[in-house]
Amino acid sequence: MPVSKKPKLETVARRAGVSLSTASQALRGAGRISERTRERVLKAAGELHYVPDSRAADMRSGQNREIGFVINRISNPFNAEVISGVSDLLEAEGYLVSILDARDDPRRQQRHLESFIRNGRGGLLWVPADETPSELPSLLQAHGTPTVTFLRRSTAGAFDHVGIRNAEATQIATDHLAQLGHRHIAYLGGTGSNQVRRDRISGHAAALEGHGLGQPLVWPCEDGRMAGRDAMAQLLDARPETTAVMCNGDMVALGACLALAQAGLVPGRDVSVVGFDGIREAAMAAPALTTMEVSPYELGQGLARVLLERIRSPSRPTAVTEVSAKLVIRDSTGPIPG
Amino acid sequence: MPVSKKPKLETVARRAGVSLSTASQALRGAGRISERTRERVLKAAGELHYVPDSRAADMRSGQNREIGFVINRISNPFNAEVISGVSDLLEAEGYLVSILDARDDPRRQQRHLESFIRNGRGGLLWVPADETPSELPSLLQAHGTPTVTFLRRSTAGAFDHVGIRNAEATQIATDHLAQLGHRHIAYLGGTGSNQVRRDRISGHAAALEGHGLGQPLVWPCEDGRMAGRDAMAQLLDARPETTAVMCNGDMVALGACLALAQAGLVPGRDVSVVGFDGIREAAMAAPALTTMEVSPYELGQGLARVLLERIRSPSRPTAVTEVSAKLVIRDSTGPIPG
DNA sequence: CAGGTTTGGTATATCGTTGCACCATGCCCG
DNA sequence: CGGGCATGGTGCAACGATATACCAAACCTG
Repeated sequence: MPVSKKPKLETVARRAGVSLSTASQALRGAGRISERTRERVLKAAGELHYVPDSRAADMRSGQNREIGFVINRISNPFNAEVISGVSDLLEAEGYLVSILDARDDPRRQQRHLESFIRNGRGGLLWVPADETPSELPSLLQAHGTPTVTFLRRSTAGAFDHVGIRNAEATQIATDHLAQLGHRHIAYLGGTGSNQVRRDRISGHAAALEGHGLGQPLVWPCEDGRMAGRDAMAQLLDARPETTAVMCNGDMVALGACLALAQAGLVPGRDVSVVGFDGIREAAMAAPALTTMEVSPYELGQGLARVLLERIRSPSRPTAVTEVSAKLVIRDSTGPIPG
Repeated sequence: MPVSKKPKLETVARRAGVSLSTASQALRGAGRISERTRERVLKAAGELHYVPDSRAADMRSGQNREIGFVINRISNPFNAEVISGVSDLLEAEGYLVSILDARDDPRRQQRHLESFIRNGRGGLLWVPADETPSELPSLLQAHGTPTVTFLRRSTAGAFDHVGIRNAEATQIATDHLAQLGHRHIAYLGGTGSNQVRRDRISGHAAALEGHGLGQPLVWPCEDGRMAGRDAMAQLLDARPETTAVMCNGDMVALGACLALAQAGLVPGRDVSVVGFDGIREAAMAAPALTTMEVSPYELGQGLARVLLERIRSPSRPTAVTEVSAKLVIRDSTGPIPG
């Protein structure tokens, strides 16, 4: 394989017998260039496999149509669906979305964001890690990068934000369980003390209190099906009186259903399970999962729209968008047994 | 939020009272700068939240430490684990890995690769989509981008390649099933006619033939747990004599186990199931999955190493690395029932 | 103390584009 | 036929960094 040198605009221009400026304008369809010369330039560019170097172009024009999405964990199906929504919308507007997986590690997040700034991307979508040093937000601000935080808020007011009304959602869900007659409702999933989880637990607690059911029983676990399964198994063992669990996410809830099945119990009959997220698999699982649905794909599109608006009018005040989750009742919840 | 102007090297230099060149060298630790002035420069840079613009730097130096990973589908856990391996190794070497999800769509793939070239990345990892026009590989070649294809090969010899010995693997797995006494073994999963799947089916067929078991019964389905479950359910219905399935991936295999359980059958006792990939969940599932393990994380590291070598010596001949999958016997396979 | 070397720093060209000012034509029209 | 104005192009200075050649002063060294 010959190590071919990257063709540059100058090469194209020479081959077409025009000046640099003419070639540039012809390729971009800008300026006033006759149809005949434009075609000659396009032909030359095609023959040389010319692709403009956007680093140079962006540098000159001060533009950049590349968006970074720094996310906590791509293997999470919820996030994957959000990413689809984000990409579809932004790509339709001519942007490129590249994903940086921080894997919940603040140091990796730091590296990613710094590289991000270094490469002068056009915009940033960001799910801040739990322990984010406050130095990072100010770094982003100092560079004026159009930024929208997602799910977890960073410094208040610093950026646009798109999130979920977490407390409201878990309150509705727990209420649903209480109305079905459940008295022993546990909160399953999540670790650490991030804002999102705190809000969800507080909504859960509020609902419990509203029904005179005392303090919440919080049973933490990592996010994921297997972790949810194991945690649920332990919970069944430690607190056999439990007849319902409010889960921190659909994957945990699916894991919980798995644990129930393995214990010879039927989700929705013996023990009720509510998820959170509304991933596609929730609807297709057996039993189909009752969940607080936030429509991740559409949520991603909304997120993308907020970023576009920020890019288009950089100076307007930041806004917080919160979407409500919708209780979707399926087969994993039912009246208290007996 | 004040729209602050991005600080540039000149700002730093002025604040530190030195020239541009000095500031540049001080920040990079290059050239011969006294400790005292270096500290002054670093201090100025810190106060201004200065972050160098790598577009400009790369352009001048002809370097770029950003790697693109154009992948077929990030939601796949196998891919997620590969990405982890790739990122960990490359980040340790000072590169940034950004992921572009083509979602198995050739058009999206095309857009991603073109943006990739436009942005002059330092290297490319690429899982070519099934229907990749041959124009793309030559475009990449024309630009001399260090490229390694993964799993699916593009034009032979054009790029380094890292893949799996697919035929060998399915042959071993099917052999295992045949030796357990199974006579009716189906091949479950995959769609279309990509090279990987063809190889896997041909290895499967070879093993069947070796045991005098006739032609393969191929039952296609999308990749994913729910798709695997539904396909397996249909298969059970249409071909009740089936006692073993060789699956195109672990997720499909896990779905198949689900279908068996729902039909009141026990994987590994009534029907044997073999997966492919060796994702983490395979080991933790119940029953634990027998699978052809390729250790995705380590595979990703190997992939990254090949790319690094290509970047370091661009002119040496391209190489193909194929790793063998290892049969890991767990609980989802067992002797033929009765 | 002349001549060479080391030390610390600066001026300037350059990477590949785009934006803008400018310049030839040719053409219309009073 | 000369002034105004499209039309189609060109030339040059940016964008923000780095590499390289170069220079001034301080430091040996015989």
